[in-house]
Amino acid sequence: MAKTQGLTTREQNFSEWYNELVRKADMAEDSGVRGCMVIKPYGYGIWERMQRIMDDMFKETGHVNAYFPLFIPKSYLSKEADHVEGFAKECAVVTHYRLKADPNGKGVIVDPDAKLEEELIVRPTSETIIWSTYKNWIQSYRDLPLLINQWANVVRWEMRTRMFLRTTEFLWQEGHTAHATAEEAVEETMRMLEVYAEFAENTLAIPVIKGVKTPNERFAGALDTYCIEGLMQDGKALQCGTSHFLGQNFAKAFDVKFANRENALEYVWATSWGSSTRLVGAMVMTHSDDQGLVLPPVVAPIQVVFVPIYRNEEEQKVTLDACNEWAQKMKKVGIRFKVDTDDTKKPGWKFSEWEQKGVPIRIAVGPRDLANNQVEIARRDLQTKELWTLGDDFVEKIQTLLDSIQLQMLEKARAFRESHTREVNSWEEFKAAIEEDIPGFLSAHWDGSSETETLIKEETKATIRCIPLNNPQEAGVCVRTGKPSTQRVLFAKAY
RNA sequence: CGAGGUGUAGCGCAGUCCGGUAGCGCACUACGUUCGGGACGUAGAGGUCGAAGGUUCAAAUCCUUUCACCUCGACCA
Repeated sequence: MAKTQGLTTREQNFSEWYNELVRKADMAEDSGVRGCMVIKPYGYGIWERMQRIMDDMFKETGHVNAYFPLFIPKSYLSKEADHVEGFAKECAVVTHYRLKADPNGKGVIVDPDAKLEEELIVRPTSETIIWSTYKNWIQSYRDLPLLINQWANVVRWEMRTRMFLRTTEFLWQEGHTAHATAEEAVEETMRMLEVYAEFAENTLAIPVIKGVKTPNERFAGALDTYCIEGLMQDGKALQCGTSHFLGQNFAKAFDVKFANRENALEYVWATSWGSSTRLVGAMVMTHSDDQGLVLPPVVAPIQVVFVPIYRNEEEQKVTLDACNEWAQKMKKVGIRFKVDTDDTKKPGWKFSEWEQKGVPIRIAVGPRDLANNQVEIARRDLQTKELWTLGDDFVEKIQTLLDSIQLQMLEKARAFRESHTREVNSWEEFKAAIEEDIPGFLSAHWDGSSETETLIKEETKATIRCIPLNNPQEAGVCVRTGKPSTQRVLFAKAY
């Protein structure tokens, strides 16, 4: 793309805008390997921040990390009927274990003599391999609850891919827990949904709606799927995390029983929950502007960048010394900073570069400033600049500003979502709203049937994103069929 | 799998209709002037034009085949 298209109403332009941002911020690039991307150091740094914070939240809620195999024997996957049906269409399969030189002299070929007895599936998710392991780990109620998380890569052979939002291979975490009672498992499901919601809002500054999926959108093999849904700047919804109550489906499929206090054998109750590098995409699409990324300070790998301005060696030394002096003070309070000492780039270049990378605060330090004992503070989110006097409270003020940027970004995104969420009461209204440039969330009555949901999807591409938690009950008629309805649900076009 | 489109220097592209031996911008190298919002000048380096075959005195350009990638759709916790 020759120039930045900016936020436009057309889907294709938004898509180009998004790709351009990711590329210019130096986060990731297409690897050339079918639907897979290379996550570059800057993009990975953002993911690492997310990992660290989320992992702490998992630990605080009693979970531990473990690691299970990448390969899943085909037979494991077929043990839970709904699960295999849901994932069968998108699995990469390992059929051979050896290559050999091409007899025609053209590189290598798959050795036909090295066919696997049983094919291995590259995990699209790990329920099956984990439950086949849990069978050996669980005998008694004393072994429960089992609260395990793993950080891993998974592969889903989707037909259409997008950087971060849907890549063939992606990084994620998946939690898999086993419990003695249904109540406990449901409680865990809701606890982790809450963890995701807190993470999205407090760390990524993405306001989300917590809700439950309809049977149509439910995870393959789950009794209930809960989710957090965010709204992107083009008015499409994005699922930012899911938490599933799996009932006893996997326990039964993998024969995982425990002896209760009365010494009776029972199947265990399960949950699973996951979130992925898709969150990086969600953050980009929620906050960025035409100048590039806008990172919430909590996730930004660099929170403050110092740009020294100078014309000669003497000025270079003076401004760099000043930058380093204040940077060291910031280090003491844990602010993540960078002093841009690159002598081959001019200040104007650096300003643009760090804007594209979304660094929340830029501090420009030139001889003119130092003469006045001040520096120029530029906020990435609002694109404003002001002069601050240097003093004992300077670092403290920067920390306060970072906190305030974090909050304001969340509020700005929330205001956007509120202004793009509305109630619709007739089918004409619904169709008109969903066709708008920035459609957003539509709150509408639905008769509760899968058939109606499918019909609406076929006619408008809108799906039910979720039934919000604590949804107010209200008598009404289905927006599509006119049949009686007890509550409104949230519709949107989705990624 | 359907519909469009693109493959020419590291990146972005022109040249293809009408055949004549490859060009522009950015980036890169050197030197100088610059340096508070993506600097400028001069000089320089870099390409078997996606691949294979054919037509021709001559092919990036015409013909045939093929491969790859992109966008949209179908698909998608």
